[in-house]
Amino acid sequence: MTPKLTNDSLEPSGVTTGSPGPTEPIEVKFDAAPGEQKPTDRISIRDVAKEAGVSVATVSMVLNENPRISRATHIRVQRVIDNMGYRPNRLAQSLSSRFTQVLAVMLPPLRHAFADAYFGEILSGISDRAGKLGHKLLIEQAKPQYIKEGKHIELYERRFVDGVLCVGFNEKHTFLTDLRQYPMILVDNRFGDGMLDYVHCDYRLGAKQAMNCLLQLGHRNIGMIYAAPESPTARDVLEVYSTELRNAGINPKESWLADGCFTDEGGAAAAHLLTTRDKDITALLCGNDKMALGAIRYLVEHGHKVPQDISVVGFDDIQHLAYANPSLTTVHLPLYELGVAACERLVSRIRGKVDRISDVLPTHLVLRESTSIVRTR
Amino acid sequence: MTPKLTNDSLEPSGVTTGSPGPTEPIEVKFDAAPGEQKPTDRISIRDVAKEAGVSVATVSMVLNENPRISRATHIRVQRVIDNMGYRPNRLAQSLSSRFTQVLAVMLPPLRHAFADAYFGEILSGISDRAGKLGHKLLIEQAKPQYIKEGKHIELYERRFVDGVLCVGFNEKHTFLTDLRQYPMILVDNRFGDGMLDYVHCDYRLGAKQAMNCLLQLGHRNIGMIYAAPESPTARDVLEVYSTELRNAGINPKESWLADGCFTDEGGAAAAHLLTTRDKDITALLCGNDKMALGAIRYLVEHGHKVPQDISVVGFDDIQHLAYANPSLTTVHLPLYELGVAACERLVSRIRGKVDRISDVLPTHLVLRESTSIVRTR
DNA sequence: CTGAAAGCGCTTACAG
DNA sequence: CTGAAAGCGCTTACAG
Repeated sequence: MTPKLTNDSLEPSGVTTGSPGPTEPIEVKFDAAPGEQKPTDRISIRDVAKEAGVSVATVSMVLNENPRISRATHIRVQRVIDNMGYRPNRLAQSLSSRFTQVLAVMLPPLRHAFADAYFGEILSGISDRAGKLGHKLLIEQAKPQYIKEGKHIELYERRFVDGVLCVGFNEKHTFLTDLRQYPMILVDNRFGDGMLDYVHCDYRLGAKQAMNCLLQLGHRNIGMIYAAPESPTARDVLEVYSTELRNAGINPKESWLADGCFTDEGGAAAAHLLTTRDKDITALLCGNDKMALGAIRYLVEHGHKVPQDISVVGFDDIQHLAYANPSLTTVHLPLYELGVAACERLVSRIRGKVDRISDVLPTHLVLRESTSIVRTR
Repeated sequence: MTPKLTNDSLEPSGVTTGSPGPTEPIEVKFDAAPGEQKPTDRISIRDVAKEAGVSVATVSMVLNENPRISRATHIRVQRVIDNMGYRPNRLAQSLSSRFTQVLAVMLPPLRHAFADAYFGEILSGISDRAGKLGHKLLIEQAKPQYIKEGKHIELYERRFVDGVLCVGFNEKHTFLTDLRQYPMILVDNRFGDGMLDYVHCDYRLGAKQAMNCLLQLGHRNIGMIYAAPESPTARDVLEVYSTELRNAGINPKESWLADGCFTDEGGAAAAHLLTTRDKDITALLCGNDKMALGAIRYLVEHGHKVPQDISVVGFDDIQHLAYANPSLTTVHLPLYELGVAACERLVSRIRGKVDRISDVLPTHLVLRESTSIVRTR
């Protein structure tokens, strides 16, 4: 835990002065630093104005590509800007303007939120699009203490960000309604009585695609490993699951349902529960890939062949799971595109271009090895 | 791909005005919003000063807990601050002061950088500590275009951040030397001729622990799946691997080495190469857990029992891999603690308290099921 | 111990 | 089309 200080061989000229306690911050100068940036004080807009022989207002307008500036002036000033290597101080820009050009991604307080394939894929889309739109991204985790201290509100009130993307929350996270008066968007869920913007995957469509696949393969006794029934999109899947069974003339049993908590271990436990409670189950629909993998692991380790004895379908289409054995048939969620869309729409909202966001992105089924025609007794 | 706009049943009072193209930004007002925050203009330090009957300088000093303010005044002003719900505008604070109180985490341009267990664990530590130190975290990905445009330098020059934590880079990423004059720290690597601060895990110790384990179990023909030999810490492992073999009187063969690219598939391919090239190999040391898992997958699928035929040791101790079958013996890297330490040290550096950072954190071996005593012919 | 004033580096009406 | 000036909301010497 405690950092062990070492001066290993890479250290060239033992520049280790003992830290003399709190002192004045010191500008550390490196002796041998060829090609160093101009060590002069930072260039301000005033310096550029002087050099270009115009007012600071003009430089500002060139910077912001204000069309009121003549083409000739624009080019001339821009050249000076480039030559001087001037970079506007964005604190001053944001203080003067309405915008910070920063967004926050709010993650739930899960231990491994940053190492999660689902969040990661969404974050990837958000990050790429934010970059293209000229926005920076702050990452925040909604820990209890954080919420208690009102840090989520400070994000706006203290002008850290223009908007927040909320990933991985459901209606139980009531603190999110604190943000309803600010630009924010729920990513891959919906709730809040129409007061909160959202973008999510079409879980109903996905569930339909998965059930359609299993029913076509002749399965009738289909179990379901769900999770987080407090989440509207999770309920979508449950509902479609029941509806599709009924449409096929099958009466869904209570004993076909088990909660897998969205985790690998939960999926394994649920598979155990379902298969011991009801020996007739020939297929499992799982609310996400992690639970599907856990279920497969359990099944294989306990003498059920997948897919010969039991077919398994997941949800998410997490990367690197195609390599699992058997590889997983799953509903592909367009998570990257979801991140892109959420970011895009949130920025539009910030710029005042839309009132209310409620987008739904289509899914598709990826057929791999974990499903097959129903076993014959 | 294209967002399909839907107005589903959650939408209450069809507030869907067609977006009329670019217009003036509009403050969207919600009709029914009980318990809404005071819709008055944001409170500034001046308002607080007036209300408390002191100068803005005094309020500022109370805010910053300047000891020059008397206890009585402090308490009185603080009460006014609390009552009014005043939150200082941090853009103004940062513009006036030397600091932004923001750090950036720089990630390499890998497709799944945000969904990576290794990065995620480090990020978790960084994030937690940054929060405690009152710093926000920006996430940046060093894509080629990003570097070309000098965005990494802008991070400082435009005053986005006070410092940058660089995770997952090696000496081939030469753009990092552009940052040597600013507060930055390499996380889990070291390079740059002693000009760059760093904190990394003790890969030499880890390699020693792994080799010690395998040698004690009687293994002599030990293969190694390495990756990124351009990385000094990766070379540490390779060196110790050779040294330990020699110390045990074994002459390491060239054919015992294969590059696994740090990926699952790479690990599988490397295992294939090694086991077909040299049938005598009884153990594999892998540069990370992903490659170890790939190797195990390959071995199991091709008739080698793990650990009975071949023992496998990984590096990282990624979460949820304890559930693999067989579970993985691996060198635990204190990645969370590494993130914490890096963040802590970087902030000290920013505050001018240290000159040069070069910390190394100890590892330990976690013995699980993928290793056993050497097979007898 | 506290206040008045300058300044951080921009943008935005307002003139012309 | 461009400039002078006010202002964004803080902090920091400088006085007293």
